[in-house]
Amino acid sequence: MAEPQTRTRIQKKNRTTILDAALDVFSQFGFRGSTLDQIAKAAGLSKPNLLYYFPSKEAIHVELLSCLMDTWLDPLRDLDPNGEPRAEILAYMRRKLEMSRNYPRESRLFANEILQGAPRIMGAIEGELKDLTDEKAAVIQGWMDAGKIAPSHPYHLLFSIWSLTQHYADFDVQVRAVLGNEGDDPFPAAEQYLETLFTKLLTV
Amino acid sequence: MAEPQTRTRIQKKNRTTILDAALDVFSQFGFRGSTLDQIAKAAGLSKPNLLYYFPSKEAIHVELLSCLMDTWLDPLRDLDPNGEPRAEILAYMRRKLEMSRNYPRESRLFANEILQGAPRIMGAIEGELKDLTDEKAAVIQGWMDAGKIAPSHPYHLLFSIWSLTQHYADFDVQVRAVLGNEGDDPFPAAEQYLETLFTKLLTV
DNA sequence: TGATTGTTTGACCAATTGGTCAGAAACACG
DNA sequence: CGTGTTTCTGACCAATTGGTCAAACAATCA
Repeated sequence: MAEPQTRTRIQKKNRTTILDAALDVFSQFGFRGSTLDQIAKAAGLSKPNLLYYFPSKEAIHVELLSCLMDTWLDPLRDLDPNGEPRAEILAYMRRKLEMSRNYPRESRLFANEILQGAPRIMGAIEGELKDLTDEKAAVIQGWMDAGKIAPSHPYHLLFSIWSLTQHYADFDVQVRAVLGNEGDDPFPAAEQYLETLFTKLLTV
Repeated sequence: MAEPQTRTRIQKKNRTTILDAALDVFSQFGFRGSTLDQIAKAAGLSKPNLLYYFPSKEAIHVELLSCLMDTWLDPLRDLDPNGEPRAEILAYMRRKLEMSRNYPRESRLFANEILQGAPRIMGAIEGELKDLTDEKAAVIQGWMDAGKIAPSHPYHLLFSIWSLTQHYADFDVQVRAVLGNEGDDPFPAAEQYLETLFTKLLTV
């Protein structure tokens, strides 16, 4: 996207500081619900200083999203067509769940964007995301045709992995409220449950 | 909540018009991302006229959410402890999926609120929602203990129904983009896939 | 009909929004 | 040191925000 630029030490530090603060704010309030003042305050910088590093509010958001999309697709990229089918899919589910645990802000930023109709990211959805999904769905279809896993709908199988794992980041507040605030980490039980679920689904 | 009030014909009509328009806007942009002007325009009314029927922007939002919470929980309320366990759970999943299909705006409004930390709805989450979930989770646990369905985690089972079904409303844009815009309705295939998934999960 | 009540609006307000700009301050480097 | 560049800020701007209000308009009903 952005052509590589020579950046000073200060530039690098402040840009990452700003992006981190913006991730906090955007992931909670969405694009239109977030203000530059909020981001500036969260970053510990002045508002004009933000605009010294980024040309506009939208530029910050776009930068965040385009950085995100890459790492977002990594777990799926690592699905190995030559691996053992059921283990590969289970491992993919685990990687996605791990992302929900370790990067909940990124998950919420993404969810916010999709909820709003993906106005600033539709290109990547119809491009990178769709291409990769098509490719991996074909792999899974191949496994099903070969009788290595139980037949079902490859695309909806992927959707189910996305929704089930991202749920624990996006709806974290609800999950914890329902489970009761016993300080429990819901993730271990979630992983165990999802392992059972997908093992049963995939077993012929 | 609001005490019953005598309302004229015009009041009834305009209040529902406003709430419907507000649902459109809030469900897309979230609370802070939506403006009274947007809602007024969508409702075909002037901004001061909105504020003749509702005291504030927040009042509209709260009214929407409290109306929503009731119908939102209906599908789970109908889970019959005396029914055939597997059929009951499958029917619940189908009711939830039907809600995603018929009321996607409500689903997105809810998702937006939870994403933002549920600031205006936490009471209902920790109250009505948690109570009902506790009750039904106990029912499911009973079924598992009696060996009528395969043992797994009742709460995460409910979470999985929520996330899988709501995904088709909240991430509708992504689902359609990935499946390709062949004008297909993704719901029939989704229902079939989810039936398979839960049938396998619940079978002993 | 007229008087009362219910409905609608244009004009207005203070606060907040994203963004600009000239210059001050801090830094880099010969 | 000094000079040029990078970094930072206070003051400011036009546009938009949620909300008010008096007055105009419409509905109702005696």
